[in-house]
Amino acid sequence: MALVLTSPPKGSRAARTRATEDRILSVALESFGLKGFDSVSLDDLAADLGITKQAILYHWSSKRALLDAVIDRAALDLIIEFDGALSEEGSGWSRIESVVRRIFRVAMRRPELLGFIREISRIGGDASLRVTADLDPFVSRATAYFQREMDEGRIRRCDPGLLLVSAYSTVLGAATEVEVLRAVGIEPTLRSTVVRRRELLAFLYAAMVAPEYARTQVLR
Amino acid sequence: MALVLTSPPKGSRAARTRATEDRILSVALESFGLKGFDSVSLDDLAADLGITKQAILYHWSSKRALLDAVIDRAALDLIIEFDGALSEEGSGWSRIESVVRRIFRVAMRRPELLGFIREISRIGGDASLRVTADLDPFVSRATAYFQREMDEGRIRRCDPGLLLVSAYSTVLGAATEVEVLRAVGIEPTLRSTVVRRRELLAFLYAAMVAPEYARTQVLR
DNA sequence: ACGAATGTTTACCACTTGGTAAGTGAACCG
DNA sequence: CGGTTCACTTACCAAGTGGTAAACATTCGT
Repeated sequence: MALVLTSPPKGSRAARTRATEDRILSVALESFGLKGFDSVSLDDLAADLGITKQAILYHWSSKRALLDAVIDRAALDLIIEFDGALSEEGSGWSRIESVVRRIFRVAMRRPELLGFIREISRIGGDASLRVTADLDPFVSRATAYFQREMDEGRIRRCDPGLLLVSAYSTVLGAATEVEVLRAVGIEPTLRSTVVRRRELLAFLYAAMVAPEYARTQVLR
Repeated sequence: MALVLTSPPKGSRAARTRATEDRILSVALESFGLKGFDSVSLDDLAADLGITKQAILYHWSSKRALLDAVIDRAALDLIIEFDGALSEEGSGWSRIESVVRRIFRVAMRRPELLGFIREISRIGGDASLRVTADLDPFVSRATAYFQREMDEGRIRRCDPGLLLVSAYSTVLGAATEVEVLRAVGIEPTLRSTVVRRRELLAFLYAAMVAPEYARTQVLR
């Protein structure tokens, strides 16, 4: 329950409304991602925001409608975080490496974001359909990129979709499965994260890069 | 809400009690794993079982106590499913392959089991400590096995714990992240699962097996 | 300046939640 | 056989749930 010192209203009414909705979405995304949708009541949310639950229900007609909005926001955030990496300079391994680094950065700075996607996928039903639809353009770009890299012989030829899933769940797991890491005796400190990322990159490198291309690269 | 035709009581009282508790644990594991702990009420559970919620609270003093029991049961099930694979014949890659095949089999037949472990990890706190403790002996065996394989030059040398996490989350992801698979255009049918498993094995093979050892093997 | 639209609160409601208390019928044991 | 224990039910309850209705304050358009 964060004490919110509501600074006196600033800006036009429309702007303040947008700001309020934004704040609600942020807090909701964080809570849903960390604790799960059903574990967070509208009252909890409202208390964190320093408003009443009815204020939330004014902007979205039901908790479920709020969830949809949070899904859209989460997908947007994800795309913003990752799409840049796909557009970056470099090619072949160096670009994949930069994507992995970025996912790790997100997992460290915003664990609730990746947790939320997991949570939604698990729930299934309309919610997952929505997130799937939201992320579709990004997924298309990523698979197309993999396809191109394969065509040019830089990464091992295989099904690009499955490669994406493998890489996705490997990275997401290594970045977020804190309890599993603890189980194998790895405390999730900052330093261990660096080590983990390095090991994971080696794992992915071996898994993805085509052997012929690997010989032309400087080994790390 | 499954209609349960409670067959007339059979066996000694002690046996029947054990059977009831067993049934409760099974249904609870399934529900918690598929829907999440907080999303399943004791009333839901009781309805599925065809008993009253107070019957559940007779065997465990609170919902939380029931969760602990379900955790123990899930860990036991997991160990039973996987430990056998580690004890099987064969060495090097063939043994890892058999473990992966087994995880896939479990993911297909009992998705709630893997889902439950995920759910518990996400909840954090005492619950994850418990599952961590329960699985510790198994984790030790697995890492020791990896260590041995590395020493004998059959798999790439790296941190065995991190390798276990990578392999774990890669396999678990490919096996369970149905929505993500759907997002990349892969419907989770039986046939696609076979393809997925083959591709994943290739991915893991490339990632894990030491190049020198690989040359001595028949490529698949 | 004033009524209307807008964002928020107070008050409330029906329903569900985990949990308690007391009762009931069958199985067990002397 | 007769009492006791056991597994379970019926009857509740206080707290919390998502959601509605109406009052209220502020800002907007005119």
